[in-house]
Parts: sequence; C-alpha cells; structure tokens
Amino acid sequence: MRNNRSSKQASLNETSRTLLTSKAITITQPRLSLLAILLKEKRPLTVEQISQLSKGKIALSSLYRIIKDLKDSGIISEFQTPENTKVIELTEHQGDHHHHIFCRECGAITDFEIGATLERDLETEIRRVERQYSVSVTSHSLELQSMCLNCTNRNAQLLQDT
Amino acid sequence: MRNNRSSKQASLNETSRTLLTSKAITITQPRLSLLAILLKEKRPLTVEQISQLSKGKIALSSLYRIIKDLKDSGIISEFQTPENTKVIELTEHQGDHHHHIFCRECGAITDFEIGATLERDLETEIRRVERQYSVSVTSHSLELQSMCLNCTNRNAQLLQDT
DNA sequence: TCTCTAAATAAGAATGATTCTCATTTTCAT
DNA sequence: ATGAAAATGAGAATCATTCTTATTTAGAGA
Repeated sequence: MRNNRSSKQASLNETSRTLLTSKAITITQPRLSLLAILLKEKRPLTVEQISQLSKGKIALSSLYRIIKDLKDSGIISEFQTPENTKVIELTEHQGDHHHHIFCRECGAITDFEIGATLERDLETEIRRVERQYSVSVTSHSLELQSMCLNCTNRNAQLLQDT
Repeated sequence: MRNNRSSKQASLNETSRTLLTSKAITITQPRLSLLAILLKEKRPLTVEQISQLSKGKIALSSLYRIIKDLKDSGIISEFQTPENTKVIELTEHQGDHHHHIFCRECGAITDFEIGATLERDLETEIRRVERQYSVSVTSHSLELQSMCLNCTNRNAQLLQDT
C-alpha cells in the first residue's frame, strides 16, 4: 500500500468520469470535483458545504449551474431541508428508495429506509389517494424532524452545567 | 338572506378575533386580514398569494413579521414546497394530522390524510427508526409530487392541438 | 371616554442565496 | 494539432426575506 491517498482519489476520479460518461455529459474539472466530493462524503451536502470542500476549485456561479445540469441529467438529486436550505446528493445510492431525517438543532441529515412491507402499503395508499384526488403521483418522500443523538447529549450536558 | 356577503365577512372577522384572543395576541388590522384570508381560502397559501389577496392592506415587511409571530404562537403553520416556496396554513384545521400533495406543474397544494391503519404502522416504524439511528423524532410529514387533474388535462389538450 | 405607553406597522434599506451575462477558457471531435 | 461548441469564472442583477427606524395603533387604566 504505497500511496493510499492518491489511489483513493484516483478511484473517486474514475467513478466520477464513469458517471458523466454514462449520461453523455462533457467531462470537466469542476464537474469531476463536485462528484468526487459527493462520492467521498457519502452524505447529502449543502451548496455551502460543497463550495468549502471544493477549496476554490469551483466558482460559486459554476457550482449552481453544474448542480442544475447534473440534476437535469439525473446524476444528482436536490431537496430542501425544513429550514429551507438546498441540499444535494448523488442519485446513485438512491437505487434504494430512501427518506430523510433532519435534526432540528444542528441540521444534520440522515438517510433511512422504511420496511419493505410498509413501503408497499404506502404505495397502495398512494394509489388510493391518486384516485380520490384525481392526481397522478410521480414520487413521494417521508421526512422526519428529530433531535439527533449529539444534540440531545449536548443539551443534557448544558442543562447539567447550570 | 338580506346580505350574504357582509355577514360572511363579519363571521370571518369574528373567527379571526377569537383565534387571536385565544392565544392572548394583540388584535390588529393586519393580523385580522391575514387570518380572514386564510379562513376564507381554506387552503395553504404562499406569501405572494396572501400579499395579493390582502390588496395592499398588509405591508410586505409586516406580512413576514406577522407570519413569524402567529407561527410562534401556533395559530398558523409554515412549510416549504418542493420548489422552495414558503407556504402558510392555519394550524386549526390541522387537528387532523395531514400531509401534502404538490403539483409539479402549477404548484397547487392539496391536503390529504392517510388511512388510520397506515398512519399507525408509520408511527410504529418511526419508533423503530428512532432506535436504529438514536434520534428522537418530533414530527413527520409525507409529501407527494404529482400532476394535478387540471394540468394533466391542459397538457393533453396542448398535445392534441399540435 | 380620554390619555398614555407599549406594541405593532409601514417603508425602504440591507442581506443572503441564487441566477444571469458575457468575456475567457476548456473540451473533444476532426 | 485545431477550431467550433460547450463550459467556466467573475461579478452584476434579481428575488425573497430580514432589519431598521420613524410613525401609528391598541388597549389598559384614569
């Protein structure tokens, strides 16, 4: 294992290229950077977080445009936190249909899946709702507002210190 | 039925006053206007829609502040559409726990409820998720992205006209 | 009912996130 | 290697929202 760091980055770069090629998207440095960041972090990120992690390698205006382009091509997905912040994640891992938990306190976002049975029941109920309201539902998402473990502990600590 | 219009508005005004009084909030014209609009429309509204419906009776800066105040007091609730627009609705009707359907095309928002059994199963699953991820979930919401009947029809029409 | 003080409002300035514009740079097919 | 098309970067422009401050209003108490 002569150089773990660079081999790991090479692999991120490889994967990023493959993603772009698969959708016939021009391969550019800023796009590779964005994808490498998302691949490396393995979690949904805000625009601000991505901008910081890119360490000046992606201009902010480009970042917004790239997010739009890659979202249109389906490589990444975008959603909003309850506090109204835009968040980006790779669609890739999303083959598994998942949902989001938001921490009210620190804003941390966690992906989770619900049991297959419940997900199936949910689908059935959605078909019923479609008929009842005469709409055709294209997708659904379940969002949980929560207090994460860190924040719970931190609050308990603060209380104790009083 | 001598004057249906004015009696109806009087009743909206009455209800609005009652709402404010119940939370010990100062009764002011702008606040009454906002509540009357929400009571009359009986659906979630964006800030822009409310501003237009208020016909100049609420300054925009006041509208935002009033929304914040009434939200803090629990009279109204606020959430975001998938397109990232702030939407306001009366908490009142919300005694029934409900969810939202968004139309991708026109942005229309519809409230809906899921069956009691499914809602119960969902609660159970959430308790499981809480344990699995060591979080304490305070609330949940299910959002459906859809195409509403109007938009489906309009699109079909446009296609036909070609 | 009148008056006073605290609370609320209106108007516009300030902010912050996102989008737009356009000159420059990069990609990639030839 | 070369040129056309596509993408980028920098900063201006825009849009929703928040902030500031002078003015107005609500409502409690005389």
